[in-house]
Amino acid sequence: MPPTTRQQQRDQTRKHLLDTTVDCLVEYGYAGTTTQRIQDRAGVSRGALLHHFGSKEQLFVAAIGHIAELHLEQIKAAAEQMAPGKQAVPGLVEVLRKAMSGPNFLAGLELWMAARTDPRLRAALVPSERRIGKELWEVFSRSTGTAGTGVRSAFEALLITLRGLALTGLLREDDHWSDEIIQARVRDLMAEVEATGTK
Amino acid sequence: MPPTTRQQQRDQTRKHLLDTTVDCLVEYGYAGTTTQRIQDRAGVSRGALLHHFGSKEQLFVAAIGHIAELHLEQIKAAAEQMAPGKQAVPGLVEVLRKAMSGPNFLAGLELWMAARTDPRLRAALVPSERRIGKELWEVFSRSTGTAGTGVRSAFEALLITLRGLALTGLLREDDHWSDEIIQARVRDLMAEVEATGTK
DNA sequence: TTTCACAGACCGTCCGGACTGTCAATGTCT
DNA sequence: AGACATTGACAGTCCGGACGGTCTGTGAAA
Repeated sequence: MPPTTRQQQRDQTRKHLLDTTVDCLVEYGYAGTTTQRIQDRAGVSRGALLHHFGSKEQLFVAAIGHIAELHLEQIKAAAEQMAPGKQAVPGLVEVLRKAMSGPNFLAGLELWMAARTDPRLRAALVPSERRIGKELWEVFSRSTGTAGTGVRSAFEALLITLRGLALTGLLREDDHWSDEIIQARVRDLMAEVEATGTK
Repeated sequence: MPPTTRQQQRDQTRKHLLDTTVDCLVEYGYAGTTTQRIQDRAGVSRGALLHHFGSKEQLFVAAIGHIAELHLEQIKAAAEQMAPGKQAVPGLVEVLRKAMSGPNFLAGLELWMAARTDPRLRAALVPSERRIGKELWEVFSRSTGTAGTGVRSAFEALLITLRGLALTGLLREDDHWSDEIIQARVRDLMAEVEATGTK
């Protein structure tokens, strides 16, 4: 049964278009993600797509926000279910690792690369990424009950390692170093958390 | 004075096209790098480009090899000028860091992302990257005189960190954590090298 | 009746690749 | 050594197709 009210219909179509955009970015990459592919795959007319997003650029800008929302939602939901304290570190790392290797992150990566040479995408992506970085740190800081610069540095090192790992994993599947490398970052992180003491 | 022999002419034009392709990848990104942009920028006719590279794909495949060559050349040249031994670690890291943040690496990154969803590019890029990884380790191993798995793991962690750092640096310029994070990897590396002993 | 979410035809532009033409370097034969 | 045929490095036009965006039509919700 289709939705009855206009608002429902509007919201549903909009969300469906954004989800489809993410799917296309994952499957075809940025260069291969055309508005026609998106509308066909979404089962929506050309008029519908351009009714919601006046241009391809606006669609991508909206997709950036959409992806950021999903990303934070996923991580926060998982982090809230964990018992707070220092022993939460390995679990939090695992949550981040999972979030930063799934399709959402992949779509974000495509837009990230595209934003390097596209000023409008960049203008939308930079503040979004800044917000994500800030909120991730807040989640980690709150869950572990720590706040020192040493912990912060180790946390940033983890994020950067996860990004590098995601990049490496795009073309390799048999990377037997990744587990070991992440464990090293977990050890660093726990040592710093330990040294910082309870907040 | 233009080159006289055909071989010289051929080699020169070919190299010029590959260099221009790298320039375009850096400036316009993969999606914005069209054959027309390349030919215009290279000051070469359409016929010339398709005479050397029968299709856009062949051009990119050749560019992958070209970039890998430049990358290894740059690193090896710098590594050879350093005094071998354990104290070479910080210098080697600096060499890698510089190589993995310059325009060559940027162009490679564009192709890397594109290869994720393009089987032919992937088929060309995967072995090329494997070779680079192998040769980089050989350079490091030879320069420091070490060969243990502990050192190898720390070295891989460094490479992955540098990739993550390059990715992060695309949209941020004021990343004040990067120096500190790299220093941490240098410390890990030197500790492992120290523990391994002379080869 | 009005509004609005959506449908779908249409247009100008640009892209990748095919094609034919041109001219200098090169091999060959005397 | 000189004449001549051949090769090959490039020039530049052309074409089918796809892309992003505009515009008008339509039917159900308000």
